Amino acid sequence: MPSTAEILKSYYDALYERFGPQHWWPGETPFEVAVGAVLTQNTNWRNVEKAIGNLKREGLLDPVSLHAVPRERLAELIRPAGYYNIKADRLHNLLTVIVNDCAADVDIFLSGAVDELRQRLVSIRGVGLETADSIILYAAGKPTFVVDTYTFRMAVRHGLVFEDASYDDMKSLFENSLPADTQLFNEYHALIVRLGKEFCKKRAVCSGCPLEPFPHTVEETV
DNA sequence: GACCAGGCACATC
DNA sequence: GATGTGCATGGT
Repeated sequence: MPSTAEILKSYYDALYERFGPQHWWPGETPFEVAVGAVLTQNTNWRNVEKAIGNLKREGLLDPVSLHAVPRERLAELIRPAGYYNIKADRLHNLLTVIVNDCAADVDIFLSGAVDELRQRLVSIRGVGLETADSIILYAAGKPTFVVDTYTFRMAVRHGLVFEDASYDDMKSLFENSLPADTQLFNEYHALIVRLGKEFCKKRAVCSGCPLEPFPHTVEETV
């Protein structure tokens, strides 16, 4: 019987072979990645691109400028990304920390050990576990595994975890079985999202999934 | 028109 | 601690 590590490695290989490199995160700077991480909460990336495009067009895609934008104006600019009132507040909370606590220096904001940085991020109202991990991995370039709705779907449907697994259960599953490699975590998460977009819809049964179709029995699920 | 999308905080039990 | 709900645009 294959170990969890062997299964996860074979899944990665199968996904990479099927889809190739995903070139994540599609943002030009760490700051843009962090902004995108908030805007993409429960939202299609295409809508986020429109919102980020608005910010770029207005020349506001830097911490000081964006922090100075009035709430109503900010909400209007990010409107295409949905939940615009809530996200305007969440973005502003994030920007306040960068500007006031880190001298508007994104490198300082993203500095420190992974665990310490994660604590700092999740203490910001509007930054949850997934958003924090996305910022750590894709903006700071530090190895933390990002778990999202597709990761849950994939892992449950392939018998890797029980349905009631927590976020950190899922995170541990991957981190305990894979080397702490930023590029590997980057590509793996992006590939899972790609898989989800094509085969793993919310209600629909995954049809044509390139991964093993039957649940595995793993020696330990979390 | 229904369904879905790269979550999170908060209320209530 | 678990469960339910509001938040919202835009593509398929």
